[in-house]
Amino acid sequence: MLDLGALNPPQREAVVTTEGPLLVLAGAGSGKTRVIVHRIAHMVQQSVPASAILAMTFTKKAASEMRERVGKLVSARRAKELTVGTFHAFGLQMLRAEHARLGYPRQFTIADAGDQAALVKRAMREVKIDDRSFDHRRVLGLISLAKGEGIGPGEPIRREGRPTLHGEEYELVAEEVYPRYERALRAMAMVDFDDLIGLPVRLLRESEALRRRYQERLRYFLVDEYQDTNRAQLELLKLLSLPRANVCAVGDDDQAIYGWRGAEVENILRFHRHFPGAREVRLEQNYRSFGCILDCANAVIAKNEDRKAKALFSDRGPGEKVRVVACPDDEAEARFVVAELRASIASGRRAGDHAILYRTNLQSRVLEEAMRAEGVPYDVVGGTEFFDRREVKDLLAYLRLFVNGGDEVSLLRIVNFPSRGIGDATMEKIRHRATVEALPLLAAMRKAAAGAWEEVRPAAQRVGAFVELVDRYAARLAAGEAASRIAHDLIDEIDLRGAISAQMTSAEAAARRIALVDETLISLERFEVREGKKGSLGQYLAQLTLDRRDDEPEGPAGDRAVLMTLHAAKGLEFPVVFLVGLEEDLLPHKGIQGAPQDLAEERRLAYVGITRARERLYLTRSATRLSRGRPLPRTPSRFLADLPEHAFEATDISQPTEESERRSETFFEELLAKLEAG
DNA sequence: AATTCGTCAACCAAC
DNA sequence: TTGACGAATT
Repeated sequence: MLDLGALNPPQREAVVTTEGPLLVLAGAGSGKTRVIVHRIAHMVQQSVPASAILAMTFTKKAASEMRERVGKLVSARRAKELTVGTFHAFGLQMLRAEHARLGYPRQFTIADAGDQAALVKRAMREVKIDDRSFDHRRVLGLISLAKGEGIGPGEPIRREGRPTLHGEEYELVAEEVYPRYERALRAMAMVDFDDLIGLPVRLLRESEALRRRYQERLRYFLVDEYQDTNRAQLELLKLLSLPRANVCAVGDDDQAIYGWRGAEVENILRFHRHFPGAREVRLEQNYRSFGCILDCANAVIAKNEDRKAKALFSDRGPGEKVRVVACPDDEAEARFVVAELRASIASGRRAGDHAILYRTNLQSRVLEEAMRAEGVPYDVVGGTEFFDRREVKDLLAYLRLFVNGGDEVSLLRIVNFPSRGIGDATMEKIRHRATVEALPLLAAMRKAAAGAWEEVRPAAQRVGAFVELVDRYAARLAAGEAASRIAHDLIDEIDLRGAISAQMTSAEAAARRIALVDETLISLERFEVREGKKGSLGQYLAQLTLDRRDDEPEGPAGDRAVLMTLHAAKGLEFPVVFLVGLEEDLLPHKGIQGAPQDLAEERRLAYVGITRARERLYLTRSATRLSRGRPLPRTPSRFLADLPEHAFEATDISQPTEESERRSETFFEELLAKLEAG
């Protein structure tokens, strides 16, 4: 039942102010989710139909948690009627319903990061841009930023009043590449992440009837993590919600950590400009962390300018001091963390009470090794994820091709895997013919198989066999057969397991890779069971592309410590947190050459990390770190110097140990040996 | 034409 | 430590 008396005054105000625009500035650990959940429940109780409420969250996991918690306050049946999800998921749903207006086929697919990279690379080659002097990732980044700001292909990318991101040459290159990239997407019946927001914006802008239809259904809006929304997302929100303006934005400018992705803190700082007459509520009481942790957090963030000043306070008492630890090298750092973690578990905490946070994914490896060596159960969130593994991607590429025959990236990926004698030279010839005759690649292959072109005739039979295979499976899929069965048969027919073992040098490696394929099958089967009849393979693939976090294969859900990046830790909390690698150039991270680093954002990142801890916090660093095989001396992070004396205790175990001595000795011996040999 | 081998550079965060 | 690419090999 709903008890508003249990809330503090600002929280209550945020809950009961249901009409008109409202900005909730929610400091870390200030009971934000609780407020959101109560607010929705309260509205439903005030007889707002649940189906008229749209809540946007940052991740799918946050969405399901929100729905569940609302369900406990009202009824599960009511909670089901809510629309809760990410901006991208909402956009996808809208595109599914309205694809015809845009001239897209029903079976369009979403380009993942790999597809995007492939398309950008190809486009760069087309305009003869040397991909050694220009990094395709940066080019793609610029295109994505432009899309997020509503800049179309063919328009100048140059952003007014803002520094160039990687230098002007990059912007010129991106301007060249953008239209070609866009054309390639359309030709393949694909949309990218930014299109999931941008295309709905276009649709709503262009059709008043459509706008009215959505506005009749959706009348109340709630956006979580508002500080990380970009211009296109704001535009979508405005198109849906104005002029009614029943918009509640919840966020914290101090936790804005996605500037590099185009998120605009201005959205939160200028909320009242977009939604005139907005009220503002500040939640500053922290219910999460003990005083020392909070004091450290406040001290670190206080050095940022241009913030909506908040001072978090807690009545939980000072608690333990934050422990600042210096280690000799990254391996020792990992060993220290794992040793403390084990001691903590021995003293009664569960493994799942602990989180290890780091700035970059590469830092996870040493930590993982140490965890495994000591037998501590753990999960890694993000990073090189399961679905990014090559074997998994190969299998998924087949499935994607069956769903969308236009998906050339997938086609090229698997056309010769397992090896079937259709190499680059053959494909290049067919590609050329396809371009000349303006045919989709698969259609061109069909024609090549029929012997239409002299130069591909030697491979015609093999090409024919491949096309036949694709057609046969695509037909089965179209006929409504279960995707998992199709995948199963496919794996047998092409002997995927055999092909994988043939590639691997050791039997264990092969077994590991084959297990990945089996897990993919299981994941697909799970999806089919969960979604029943309405779950199509297309949806499964879309969901994977959109948010792969909560569908990873995992053991019996359970009690495991968790390793993740600071970005992935947003919104979470743990009794014990280890924040590792507090060193200059790592946290704060040194920007890539040419890209000015955003020190304020790095500071916010540190702040996010610190405020994840409830009871105990470790801040560790190493004096030396292995970088591409050799030890690199490190200096302590400037953020450590900001911590208030009373709130932490420092330990320095960075004197070289026997182990590290031995390691650097062998390193130099090997180096010497190599030099002598060479 | 396909596969394998060896060299070289990269490596920040993710819907 | 991985990956992408070009040269050498079958």
